[in-house]
Amino acid sequence: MSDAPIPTWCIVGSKNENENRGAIQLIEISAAGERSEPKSLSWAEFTSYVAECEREGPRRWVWHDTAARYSALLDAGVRVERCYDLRLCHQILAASDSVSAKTELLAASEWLVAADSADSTHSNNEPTLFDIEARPRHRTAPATLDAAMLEFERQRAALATAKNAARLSLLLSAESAGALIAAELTHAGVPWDETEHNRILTDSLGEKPPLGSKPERMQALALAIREALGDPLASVDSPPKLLRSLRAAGIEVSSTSKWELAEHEHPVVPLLLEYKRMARLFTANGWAWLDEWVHDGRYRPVYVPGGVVTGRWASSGGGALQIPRQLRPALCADPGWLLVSADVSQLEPRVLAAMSGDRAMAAAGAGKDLYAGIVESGAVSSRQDAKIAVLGAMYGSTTGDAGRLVPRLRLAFPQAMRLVDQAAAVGEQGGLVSTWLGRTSPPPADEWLELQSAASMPEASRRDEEIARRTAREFGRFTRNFVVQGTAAEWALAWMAELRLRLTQFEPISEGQALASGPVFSRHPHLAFFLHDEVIVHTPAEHAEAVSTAITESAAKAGKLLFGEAPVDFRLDLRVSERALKD
DNA sequence: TATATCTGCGCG
DNA sequence: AAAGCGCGCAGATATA
Repeated sequence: MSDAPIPTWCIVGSKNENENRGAIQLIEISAAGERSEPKSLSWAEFTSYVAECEREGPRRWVWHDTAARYSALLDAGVRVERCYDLRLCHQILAASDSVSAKTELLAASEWLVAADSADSTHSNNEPTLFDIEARPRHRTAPATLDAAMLEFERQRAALATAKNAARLSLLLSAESAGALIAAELTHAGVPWDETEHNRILTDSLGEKPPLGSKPERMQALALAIREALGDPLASVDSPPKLLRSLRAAGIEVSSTSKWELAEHEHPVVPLLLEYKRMARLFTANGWAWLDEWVHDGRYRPVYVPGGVVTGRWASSGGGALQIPRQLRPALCADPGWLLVSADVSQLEPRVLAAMSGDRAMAAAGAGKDLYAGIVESGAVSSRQDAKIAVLGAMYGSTTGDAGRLVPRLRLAFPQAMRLVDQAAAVGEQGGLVSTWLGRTSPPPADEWLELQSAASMPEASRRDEEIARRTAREFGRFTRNFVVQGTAAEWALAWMAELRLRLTQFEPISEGQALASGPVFSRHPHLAFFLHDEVIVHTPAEHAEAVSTAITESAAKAGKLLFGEAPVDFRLDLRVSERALKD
């Protein structure tokens, strides 16, 4: 065994069609393409086999769905270094407009469906009356080794026909690494100080109310609001009813949103704003959230890698990507451990500078705040204007301050602006655009295309034309932003993937200092939180310094991996602390 | 009665 | 300000 070449790929399937955690079958493929005989293993044999293989050297575990497969391995205390996620890679390859031969891939769309979603333990499968037409059951791919093998071959064949195969292959690796990271993030959890969270809630809302009722402070405020409106029956929680009460009280608003309310001078306004602030905290991240999502000092959100069309991660349950800044102090290292947080300053404009090869824009961000650099270049006169202009350029703003400022950016940074302007032009025509590594945007919906062609008919009305132009511009703004947001997501994946590998190389700390919870990360620095352009590493205090260095070096490495020697500097804002306080 | 859609607001 | 991108979630309301 020790002299045998380490396989490059290890295809993993279940013995039974619909079962993910029972007996396993696998086949190994060497770098030269030689295949082993299939092995059959019990689940327990499989976990120790994986652990043994990982000690031996790197190989890529190929499986249907990392979320299902790897979280089970982690629960068994086993980590892997690399994988290839057939579902996520299918998604990318099937959508790619640079893959020329993918008929078979498109026919195998069952690989887009998560392995868990057809879980037979979720046995409430009986179709309801409306199910038949309204919701065709999505079949997931069969879990067998044969099926995985066939899909893997389809994907390799498709990749081989891609114009940008090298980059696309990098994207498939990065996406798969992201899937591993997401599973590990959930496994490790975010160290969460429930006492601090409780304190924040109590400070802001008062004592925890009995189940089913609102905090007294909110009730009192609601009363004061009804009084100020002179409407004892006014509802504070129902927007339509509140709107009627506001208008009856002479406040001319068209919605009850806080930014519109803030424009009016009326005694009720500050009360309402305060109520809304409290209601938001109470319903979104109150005691109920704490009960549901935090256990044993760990908040375990569920991340969904590749869940956003652009390639960003989404989250499902727990609201990992929407934790309010107000609660950041509850994110707190365990005793003897520290948090190292890093966020990238102005990631998206820097990515734009790199991918467009705009040296002026790269220079504006070199070694400093990019917005300050843009001011220094003379394009605009204040940091605030620079920010509005840059965001406006990436989002496609045409009115207001942004509308005035973006043209100045177009003069100062023509290459960067040409890239986003062209992406927008393609989208307005209904075309496809791709990120730097080759993730392709989805085509416009059929209704969009119908709208456009209807508007070009001679009998089209003015109104038809207007609607068509508006939706065309909307789609253009989407494709404009897609290339930048999507490439930034790729950079972030590369950053985290590199960092993850570096973190595994730290010497484990001694048993005595280990964390009580979780076997896999109890003695190593590990990623604890991710939010588009920000990571938080939970680390034994003695490694904090070296972790900071690893984060910085990983950022530089990600830049090189994607953009080679492009002179773009990805600046980090780094902080080492016990609590992840922000600002 | 259960699901779909809308509103408002949190995050980048 | 929300003009201008991408999300998720809770609660209220609309719909089958």
